[in-house]
Amino acid sequence: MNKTTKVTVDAVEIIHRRYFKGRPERLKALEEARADDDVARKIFELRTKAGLTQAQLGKLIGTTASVISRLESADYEGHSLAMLRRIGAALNQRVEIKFVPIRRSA
Amino acid sequence: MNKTTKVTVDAVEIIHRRYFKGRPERLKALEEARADDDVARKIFELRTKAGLTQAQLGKLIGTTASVISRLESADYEGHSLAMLRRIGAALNQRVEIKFVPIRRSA
DNA sequence: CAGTCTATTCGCATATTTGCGATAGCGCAA
DNA sequence: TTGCGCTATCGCAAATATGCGAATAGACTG
Repeated sequence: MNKTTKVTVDAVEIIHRRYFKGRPERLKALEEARADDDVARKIFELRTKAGLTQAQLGKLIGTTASVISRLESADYEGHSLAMLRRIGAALNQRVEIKFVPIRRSA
Repeated sequence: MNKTTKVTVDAVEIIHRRYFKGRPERLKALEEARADDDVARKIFELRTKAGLTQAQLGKLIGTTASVISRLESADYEGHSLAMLRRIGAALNQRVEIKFVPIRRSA
């Protein structure tokens, strides 16, 4: 491993220690942000793989491009199942929800 | 197979032919209703398996029993990802969203 | 029987999402 | 450069979810 990689890893470690160690509420916020980002990215992928623009997908589900853009924004937290299903229906996808256990400790 | 079973099967067949055959918009409504029912049941199972009453789960996520009851109602369509995550967080579950392709025709 | 626990439903205030036009930025091709 | 397509962001109205107390009903127990 070269020096650059080493430095980067250390930086991540330092940041982690400084902001997250022993502060579960920060970790929780991070996880939620990641989850939102995840949904946003899934919508983006579904749309682009279908070869559609935001305006086109918007039209398909009866709304506008700005709405799609908002849904694909990584820091948008307001996703509803209804909206996910509308998008899924337009792109022939079923929306599956699963609760999966989180293992305690680490 | 006994007579009762036979009759029931026939009835289902008749109903299906009468209301759904060749009417995709009805099938669609049915699928959506099923999906909502599914989420409602998942919440119910998660809660009961954790041995909690609606009031207890409500308290855990900072709301009341009536709200939980509404979420567990089969014909409620207003689920948000935010609420599902709150419930998941209280019960140590991560909420996973997946778009899965629907195969055409049948 | 009364009393308790649980769940459901109603009504309404508050909070949040959605709808949508307007605007701006960016990349690209003419 | 100009024009065009695509995306991001803003602002506000409208629609919808949430918060929560009250009333109701059923099951169960004393």
